Amino acid sequence: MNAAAQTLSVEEAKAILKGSDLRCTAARIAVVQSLHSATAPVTSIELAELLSGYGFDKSTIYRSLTELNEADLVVRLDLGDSIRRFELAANYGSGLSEHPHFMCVDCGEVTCLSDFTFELKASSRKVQAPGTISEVLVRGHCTACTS
Amino acid sequence: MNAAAQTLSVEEAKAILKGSDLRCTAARIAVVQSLHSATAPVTSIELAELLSGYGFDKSTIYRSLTELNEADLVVRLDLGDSIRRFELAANYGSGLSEHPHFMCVDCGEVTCLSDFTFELKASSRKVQAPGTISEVLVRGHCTACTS
DNA sequence: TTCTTTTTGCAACTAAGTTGCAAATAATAT
DNA sequence: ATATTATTTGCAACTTAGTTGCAAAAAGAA
Repeated sequence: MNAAAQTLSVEEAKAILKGSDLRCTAARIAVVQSLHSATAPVTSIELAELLSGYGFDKSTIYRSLTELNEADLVVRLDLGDSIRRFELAANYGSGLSEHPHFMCVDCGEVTCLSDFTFELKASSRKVQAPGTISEVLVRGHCTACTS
Repeated sequence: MNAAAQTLSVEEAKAILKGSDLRCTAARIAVVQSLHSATAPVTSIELAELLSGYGFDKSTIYRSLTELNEADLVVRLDLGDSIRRFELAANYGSGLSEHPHFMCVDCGEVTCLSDFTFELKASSRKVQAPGTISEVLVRGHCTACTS
């Protein structure tokens, strides 16, 4: 994750923001660009620290993340270690095609299980589903930590 | 959850603690009894507040929970809302037969999916599993909040 | 440019949990 | 039953992640 590595141009970032009727502020553009260049979910802290190096206040970054999340432009992941992570929504606002995540309890690394699907199976006919599922998190020991 | 409702006697709680070579202190006994009488995972805060009403310090409760967890007597759940939850391990230390959990993103209620199993399915033959899975959390909208 | 609304930076605050340390307690030895 | 020793506790102070109020600054519209 690097704000300087602009794999997404300012114009592209602006277009994404305008598409959800959000004002194009420097902070939001930086957040969108940073998230775009990330290969794994980014923690709020990482992002706040990175972008405070560019002059943005941490409260602004937290607020931007919340706003972008409410506009369905970014997905907020609560992976259970008390630290929130964010990633750019797959289709910038469609809210669709999100994937499960895996977190290693040993090293803390988070990976996107983009190529996996999860299936909830009832052990008996009598039990009913708890509701509609929107996010799946799997925790365990990653291959690197196991070997 | 109620420390007064002793579905588990002091002697039984002591036996559980001794089984894992833990000293039988009032705090640990109260924690074991409280968790035993709970029907859903209990947050650290709930437990700390409940038991501080009986004179225990919150740091003692947090420490007890950590110790019992390290002894595999209780399971620590990180369900993603920055609040830790605990439940008595199914077989007091066996570490086996734990179940997935469901958390409603609307009302925050947590339910144990004791009667469900989860299956991770690779969408293609090429992708490999991320590691060994020890905990599954599903987040979504519960039936009560959807209807 | 001017105006109105939204956003930002700052500093102070909150919530959840942790830590150092002296005093208290549990298990053990006498 | 008492003394001994290692563990645990209570307290207060601290840490970390995130939030909030508010005046100043910036964005978009007229």
